[in-house]
Amino acid sequence: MLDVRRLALLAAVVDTGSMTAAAEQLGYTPSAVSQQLRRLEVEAGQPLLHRQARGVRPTEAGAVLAGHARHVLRRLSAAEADLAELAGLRRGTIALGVFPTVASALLPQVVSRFRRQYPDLRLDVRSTRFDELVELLENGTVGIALLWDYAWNRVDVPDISLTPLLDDPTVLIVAADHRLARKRFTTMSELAGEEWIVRAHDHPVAEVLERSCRAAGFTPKIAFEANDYQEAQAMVSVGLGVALAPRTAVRNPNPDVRVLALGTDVPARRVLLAHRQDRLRAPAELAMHQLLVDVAREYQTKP
Amino acid sequence: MLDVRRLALLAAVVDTGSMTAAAEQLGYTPSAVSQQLRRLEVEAGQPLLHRQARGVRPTEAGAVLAGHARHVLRRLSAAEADLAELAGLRRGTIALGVFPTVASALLPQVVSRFRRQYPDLRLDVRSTRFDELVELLENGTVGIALLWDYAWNRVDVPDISLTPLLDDPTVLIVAADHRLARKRFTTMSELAGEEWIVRAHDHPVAEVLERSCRAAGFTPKIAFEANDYQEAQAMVSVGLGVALAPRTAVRNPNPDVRVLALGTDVPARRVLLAHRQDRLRAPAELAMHQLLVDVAREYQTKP
DNA sequence: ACGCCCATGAAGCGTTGCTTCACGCTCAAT
DNA sequence: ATTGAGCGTGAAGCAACGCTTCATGGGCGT
Repeated sequence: MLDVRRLALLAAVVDTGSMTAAAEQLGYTPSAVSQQLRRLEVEAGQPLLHRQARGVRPTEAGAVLAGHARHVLRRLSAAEADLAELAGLRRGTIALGVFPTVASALLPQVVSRFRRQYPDLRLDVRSTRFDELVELLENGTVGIALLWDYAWNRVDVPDISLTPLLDDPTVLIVAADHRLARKRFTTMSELAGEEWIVRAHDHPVAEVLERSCRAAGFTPKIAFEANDYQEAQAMVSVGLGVALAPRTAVRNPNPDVRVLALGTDVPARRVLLAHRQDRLRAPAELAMHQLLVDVAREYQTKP
Repeated sequence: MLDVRRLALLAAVVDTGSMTAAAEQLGYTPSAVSQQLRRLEVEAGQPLLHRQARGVRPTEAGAVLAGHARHVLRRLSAAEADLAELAGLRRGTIALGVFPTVASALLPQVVSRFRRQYPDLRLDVRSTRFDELVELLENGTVGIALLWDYAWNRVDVPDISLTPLLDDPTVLIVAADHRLARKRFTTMSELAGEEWIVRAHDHPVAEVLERSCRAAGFTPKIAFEANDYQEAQAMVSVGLGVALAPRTAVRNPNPDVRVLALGTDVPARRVLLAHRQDRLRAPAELAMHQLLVDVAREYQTKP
């Protein structure tokens, strides 16, 4: 393969008409240029320059080669420009993986701010289950994923770096006409007699309920298993029972229910930012990373 | 400037989907490929490949860069192909400088054979005076020039390499009704009483005449100075005198004159092939060089 | 005739890029 | 569960390459 640096030298020499001028332009000594061009001529098997008293002139082969060199150099510049655009966040794609509840709470803010701050970047959001999120992260389909865990079961995936974003406290949902509906705060021990709405029995919130009730000294009576938090709220609203939920899941509650804070003894869900720990990360990923940290902090302070 | 060899590596890796496969394809060890790609990533400031358990996959930046790489490689191949075409005499131009008398004698054969042998090469012929030929040769306008000289004034130009092509003996031109017209051969001593047609008095043939007559013991009487050999023949044909000429100049003589050979004591013109002694010569020049040597040899043996 | 500009050469030094050898990991077959 | 094949990666070392420095020679303009 022809050496492109030599070709660049040739093009400069042909343009300037002199080896010395080309050397100066490219920051070399004339000797280096002369040596490289000689090698290029040997490689080419034919002379590329006519040596004249005053500078040099390309031969036919030299002119042809210089023409190709210019094209190659242009293309290399374009490649560098593309890299610079990707690095400068004026181009590129960031794929973000999220789970449904955080999607509805945090994402509107994330998306709108991202659009404003990086109008040239493309943002792909995929919302799916926890385990698929990890998979997407591992095979590079998404650059960043939002995950969650609870204190008794911390997420730990090899080669995945985690940054806690926010604590998502567990709250109590009661019907608007519930005896506690006018309070802003309560504790588990107040709820010993309640019937409970949970999501699927294998859903983490069910375990939160189990543990909290056990800590408060009673066993919850499960009245209904809902498929999502909308359904859970609906059941609560008609007085079928009360429910626990991460606060982000009830940012905009059903008007017929009330949301009460619980003590810190009730486990909180933790939301984490996850990415593969590559030694080098795509600029767009770094940008999204920072943006998520910012949005989460603001969300935490003024919910 | 991005290193094209690294880009080639990247393209191969992206194509094959594996560093090892790319390494094998390009004759490197996997380790070398891995090291080079890592450097390229550092240069790019962002990851180019997603390392997976089974091979690798390009990131967005990697795909972009690989695309540019493919263009660059194509262009380099085209450049090499062009050089090969020039070297393989399937393309290119050869400029030949000649002087008028050899042009008419040797050139038809040269041109027709060149056309036949190298149909893809372009042939430029420039016919001009001796000193301008040297100039054209020195500044590269022509790659090969045909020159001539006489024994007493050998051509010698610095940095110009000379190859004798043929000896062009001096012949005698007489009118068809001249007393020697029926002979094929004569000597200068037979011509002591003649009147002479010469070309310009500073023309070399005038000096040939001077020297030959002096050697034969007489001084020529100049009857006319002609501008070219056609004019000289015309003057001879009407009996104004006899003339000397290089044989190649009267290949197709005027029907009203006769051409006689002279002894070897009359100086012969020497025709030479001249080229700049570059350490590397264009393939088309080498081809033309050889062709001229061949044509000259044949011309010499069966004129 | 002088100085200036240009291309070029030999020698030497620093960098680079490769190979070799070894390791850790994942997947699939036994 | 174990083994083996395939893949990427790392440290060390060696050879080649490309540059600089210093010096030479030729042609041009003042």
